[in-house]
Amino acid sequence: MAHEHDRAEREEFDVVALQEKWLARWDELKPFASSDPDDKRPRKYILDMFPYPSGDLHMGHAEAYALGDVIARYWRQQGFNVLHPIGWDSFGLPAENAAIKRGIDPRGWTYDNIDQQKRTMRRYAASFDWDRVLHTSDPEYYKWNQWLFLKMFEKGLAYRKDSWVNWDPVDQTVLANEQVLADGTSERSGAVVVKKQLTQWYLKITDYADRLLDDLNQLEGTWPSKVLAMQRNWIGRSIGADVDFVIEGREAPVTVFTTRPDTLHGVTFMVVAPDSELAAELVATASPEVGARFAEYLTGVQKTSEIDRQDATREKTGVFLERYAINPINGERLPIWAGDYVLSDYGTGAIMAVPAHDQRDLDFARKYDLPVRVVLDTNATVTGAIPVIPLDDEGVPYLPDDVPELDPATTGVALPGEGRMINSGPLDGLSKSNAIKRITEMLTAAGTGRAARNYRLRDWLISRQRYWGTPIPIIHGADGELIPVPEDQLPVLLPPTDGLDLKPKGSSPLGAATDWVNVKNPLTGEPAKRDADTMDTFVDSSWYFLRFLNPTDDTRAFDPKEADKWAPVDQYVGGVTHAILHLLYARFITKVLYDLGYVGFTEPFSALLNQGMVLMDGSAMSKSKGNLVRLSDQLDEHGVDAIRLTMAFAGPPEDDIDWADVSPAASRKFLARAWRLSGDVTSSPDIDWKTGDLALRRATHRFLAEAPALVESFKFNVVVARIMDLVNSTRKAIDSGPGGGDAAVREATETIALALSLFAPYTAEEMWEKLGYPAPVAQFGWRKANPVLLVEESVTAVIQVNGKVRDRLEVSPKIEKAELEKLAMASAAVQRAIGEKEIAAVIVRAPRLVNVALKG
RNA sequence: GCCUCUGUAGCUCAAUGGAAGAGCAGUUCCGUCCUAAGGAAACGGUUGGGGGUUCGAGUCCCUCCAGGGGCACCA
Repeated sequence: MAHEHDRAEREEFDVVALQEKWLARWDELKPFASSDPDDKRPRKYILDMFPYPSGDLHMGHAEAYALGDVIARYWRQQGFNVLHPIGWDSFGLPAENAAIKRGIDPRGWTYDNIDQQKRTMRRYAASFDWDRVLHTSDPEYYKWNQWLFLKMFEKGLAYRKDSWVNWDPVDQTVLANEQVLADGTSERSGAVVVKKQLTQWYLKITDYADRLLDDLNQLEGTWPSKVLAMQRNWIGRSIGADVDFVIEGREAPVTVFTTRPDTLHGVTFMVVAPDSELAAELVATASPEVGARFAEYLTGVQKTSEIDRQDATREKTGVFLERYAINPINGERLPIWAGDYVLSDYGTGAIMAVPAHDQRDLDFARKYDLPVRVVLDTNATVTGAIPVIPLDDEGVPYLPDDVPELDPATTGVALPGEGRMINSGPLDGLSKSNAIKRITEMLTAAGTGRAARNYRLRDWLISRQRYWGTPIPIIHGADGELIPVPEDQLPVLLPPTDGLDLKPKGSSPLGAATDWVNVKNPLTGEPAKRDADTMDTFVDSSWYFLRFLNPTDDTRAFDPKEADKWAPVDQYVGGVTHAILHLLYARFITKVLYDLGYVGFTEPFSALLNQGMVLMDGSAMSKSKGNLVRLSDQLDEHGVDAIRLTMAFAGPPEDDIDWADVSPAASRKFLARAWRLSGDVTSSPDIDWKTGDLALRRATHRFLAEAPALVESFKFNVVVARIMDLVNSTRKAIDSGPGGGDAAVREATETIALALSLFAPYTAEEMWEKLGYPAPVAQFGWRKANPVLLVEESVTAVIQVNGKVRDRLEVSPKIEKAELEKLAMASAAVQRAIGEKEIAAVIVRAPRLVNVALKG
């Protein structure tokens, strides 16, 4: 009979009908609107990284947006006015490449994809505020990119520089350092990046290096430590000293940066980057033979691909320039070499070589037979500044001179460690760190050096020689002067694609739009040309979170008052693929806006959650691998709620999900099981809850108490497991307990619906309606647990002897220590275990545990 | 090579230093004309290995092993 009932209702759990029904209701009631100025609720800004509109949403989006939505729905349920907007990062190469391939305008492709993704997001029940949508390719948006650029130009933070840049030969455009992968290929096209000398626009992110690094400390605990480590790594601050070396036959000294000024007495030669101006200059005044050798060498170096150049195991090469530098500390004459292991764009492009204590210098010295001098005895152990002579196995003191096998010149192994200074005149006997302090003081006093720091971070190259991006709002005068487009003439609109050849050819397609490029100099009225490059699309995404505050305001980029109210973002959600690029740039631009007085905070994202990737059989899904799972197919097959629940339940959000390991069918079965509970509840909403079955009430209230903390710490999988437990308990209460009319059964089922509304909103709404409520569950708040029900009537105390469980006692949770000890010692099982042995200690942790420790 | 994170049941994961647990899968049974849905029960563990701290360690410390990630000629 009961089973007949189940079967009939099972057929009613029609996901498709549910979805259609509730989408329409939500549209009408807008439970997720956030713009009412009179809203008194406290605010939360929950932001998902906005998508790039390539095709429809994929499984990765499905995970990200499911998790972000759980967080947004959670805070709304907790009584917050939640801002949860969405937009599209809609400028960029895929649109342009697709347009070229099909001979169409990138606009059509882009906006068609946006429409498709928007439909899928809505179907997916992502609770976005649809009144705040933005697209970065809209002139209304990129106008403010241009405004931002002009502000930075005024401040000297946007500048042009001629230098060697990363060139992507496939996409035919330059790339930022951050867009070149460790193997020397482009993160976009996969092509091997080559070096090309060009004049390009840069943003001066290096001015902010210290703040970008130091402010990471504020994010400790709320950002994944992995991301913090990657950012620190990327900024790569080194602390050391600049040391000036006089060059024979040259007016000005050459400054080198070193992290090891303590080893200054161990310098035996100097190396300059072969592609540096300094190398060229030194060679110019050397002998013709040297000039010829160097020219040949430089050609060879420049032919070396970026991949080979980055291979650390490659043998170092160099050429002697027959010039000499003078060591400022001891006047020694140092030969100057050009070597390809020295980079022209780090530090000053020249180094002091200390082969005894630096592996790279040692490799070079051994190859070219240059002297090696040890200045730090790394066998000595150092306590403070007092050197300790090391002892051998028999306790006899020895000096490193007695162990020639440790000589780096012989072993080929440099000594980078701690130790005691030797062969270093006034530094002798000092520890490494004290020697660094001392020598830096000495150099500073002598005016030949000073404390210094250096960064791995380089300025951000933002010029792109492509069409589908924000035009750079600069006009080039006839004499090369740079004239900002007056603010009231913004936006500089992209010209139409009619008659333009978008194919990559190494210079911007905009250059061919003659009517667009040729303008009058706004200052003199003389003929001038627009800058034809477009901006890196990472500029667009570096401040979009502020634009959501007033996405349609055409008088300013954003309203500082709204920024005070909502920003910074309370919770940012997105993939770890953006750990460096996007997050670093957004942090940088936020600090710039702070300095310009537009915002009152210096970090854009107070907390960050990185969701993992969705894999198939252990590897990333892709068409070429043939393991692509389409989201729309999954939604058709299992329903939206089952997919969302699967994403939340599969594991901790930051872990990858292997789609082969999870079971959306099982999720769907569970949802049907939960949903059936609401049909079996026979009481009405006004039932007196106090009358309900106590055990089930306790379980419900324990869940009510624990679930919020679990959601706030992103343990969504644990919350779902707890919901499953509660569903099972409720099922038991209905079938073999007090039955469907019991108040506790209603209370538990309502709690399940409230909890499921975060993960499976359609099912939860349907349950809520079946339970007799006319308004959507999305508008109901979370219930507070009743503390009385959280206190157990009795707990099981474990009685151990020497850590082994010997007895269990049911005791009051409020039992006194002495009372529990008395009960424990009275136990026959405990006395048996103690036997004749003497008691060493009795540890009592009331009310849960007693441990009797025995002697011997 | 350096830095980091993670190793708990077949799978995915829980467990303020205090009784090693849940969900899923698998097994058996009930149910059914058959299949599926549904229900019940039991099974499942050297907590990666070894050492240490502690009355007591999955948890803290050391070390080794195995995976993942990041950086890597940055002076």
